[in-house]
Amino acid sequence: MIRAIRGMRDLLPPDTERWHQVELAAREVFRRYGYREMRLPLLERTELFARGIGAETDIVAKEMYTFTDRHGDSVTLRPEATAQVVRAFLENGLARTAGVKRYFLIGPMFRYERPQKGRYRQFHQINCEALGSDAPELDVEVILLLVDILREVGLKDLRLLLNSLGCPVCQVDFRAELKLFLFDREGWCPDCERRRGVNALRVFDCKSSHCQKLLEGAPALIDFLCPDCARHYARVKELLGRFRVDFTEQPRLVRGLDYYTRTAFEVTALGLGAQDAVAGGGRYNGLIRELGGPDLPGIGFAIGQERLMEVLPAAAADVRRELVFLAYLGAAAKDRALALLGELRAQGLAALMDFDDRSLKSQLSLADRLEAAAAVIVGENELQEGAAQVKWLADSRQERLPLGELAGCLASRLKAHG
RNA sequence: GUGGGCGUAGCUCAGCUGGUGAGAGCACCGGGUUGUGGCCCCGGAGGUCGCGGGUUCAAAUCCCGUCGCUCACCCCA
Repeated sequence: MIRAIRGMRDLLPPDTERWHQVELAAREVFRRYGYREMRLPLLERTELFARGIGAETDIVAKEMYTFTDRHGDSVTLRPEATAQVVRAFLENGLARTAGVKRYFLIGPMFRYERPQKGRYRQFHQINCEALGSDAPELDVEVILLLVDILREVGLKDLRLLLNSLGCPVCQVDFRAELKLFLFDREGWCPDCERRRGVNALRVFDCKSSHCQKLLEGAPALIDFLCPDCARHYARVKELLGRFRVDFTEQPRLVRGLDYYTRTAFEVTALGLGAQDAVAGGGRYNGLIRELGGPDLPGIGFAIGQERLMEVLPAAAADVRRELVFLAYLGAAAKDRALALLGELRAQGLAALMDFDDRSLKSQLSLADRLEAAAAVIVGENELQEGAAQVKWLADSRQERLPLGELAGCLASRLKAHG
C-alpha cells in the first residue's frame, strides 16, 4: 500500500467541516478589522527565505523542503508566510499605496522536522500581516485581532505572553552583556554551550531546568531597551490594559526567526503537550528593507491551525443534518425520485439518494446513518396517489406530501426546524 | 539528527512465563416483514499477527535487524 508521506496528514470529514468553520470565523474577524486576503504560491525561490528568515535560524539551516527544479533553480516550499507576503507586497507595488497595509493569508506551510504532537511537516497557518506603521497602536490592534479570532472560535484558557526584543541598537549592548554572563558561568547543557557562542538569545529558550536555574540573575533584554523601544513597549502594555487584554510579561520570550524586533508575543494553551504555542508573532521592522524594499516597519502573527483545532472544544454531537434522503421502490419510482432529487437541490436543500436498487429497509438504514433529517419514500403507491411519504427520522413522524410541492414543503419545514 | 514507547481484522484492543483450528467490542454485509431506519436476536465476510532473519520439534508469543507510527529533545505554529 502506498502511504502518505511522513508528517503529512489527510484531513477528512467531519474534520474538514470544523476547519471550515474556524476559517469562516477568522475571515469574519479579519473583515471587521479591515484585513484582506492574499493567496500566494507554495513554492518560492530559496533565497527569499534564506534572506528573510535568517540563514542562521533552524528553519533555514535544517528544516526547509528545498530542491532544484528542472531548470536548476533552487526552490523551497514555504516554511512560513511573512517573508513571502513581503515579497508579494513589494513585487506588486503595494508599498506605494497609502496608509497601513493589512493582509491575511491562510494555507499550508512546510518544514522538514521530526513529527510529534502538534507538529507536522505540512501544517497550516492563519497569518496576519500589517505593513507600513511602527505605531504601538498597530501592535495592539494586531494582538486584539488575534485574541478576537481565538475567542470567536471558542478557545478557552488562552495565555498571552509578551516581550520586547528591542531594536538592533539595543540588542548590541544586550548581547554583549549577556555573553559576558553566559561565559562567566559553567555547567550549561551541550546545546546551550554551543548557543552561548552562536546565538546567545536562544539560551533563554532552553527547557532544561538546570540551564534555567543557571539563567537566574541573567540580564533581561527589557533593561537594555533604548528610550524609543522602551516607550513603544510601555505604550503597548498600557493599551492592552486599557482594552482589558490579560497578558504575562515573559522577558525570556525570544522568537526563532531573526527578523523580529520590538514587540514579540505568543499565545499558549493547555492540552497540547510540549508544543503548546497556538499562535506567535511580533514586529519585524527591518525585514522589508532586508528584502530589497523601502525601510517600512511591519508586524504580524501566525496561528497554528492544527494546534488550534486540537484544543477547541469538541463540536456538539448527535445533530441531525439538514439532509433529505430519497428512497425509491421500482424502476418507475427511481426515475421520479431522480427528478425529485434535482428539484430538491434546485430548491437549495441538501438531498441525495442511493442508485443501487436496495431494499427500502436498507435505504432507510442508509438515511439514518447519514443522519438525514428526513427520508422521502417513493414507490408504486406514491406514484399513483401523486404524494410521497415523508418520514422524519428524529421522531419517526410520517406525513404525505404532494409530489408536485415536495421541494417547497420540505424547504419550509426544514427551515422551521432550524 | 538523538532518545523512550508501540506495531495482531476497517477502528479500539485482548492474547505474548512459546504448544490444541488467531479472538472480543465497534463498524460492515445478510436474515428475523413480501414497502419502512435507530434497539434486540441469528448468521456471515474480514487478519501475510509491520517486514526480514535467527533460536526451537513448535513463535503472534523469545533474540537480532529493518521499516513504520507515536511521544520527547532541538526548534517552532
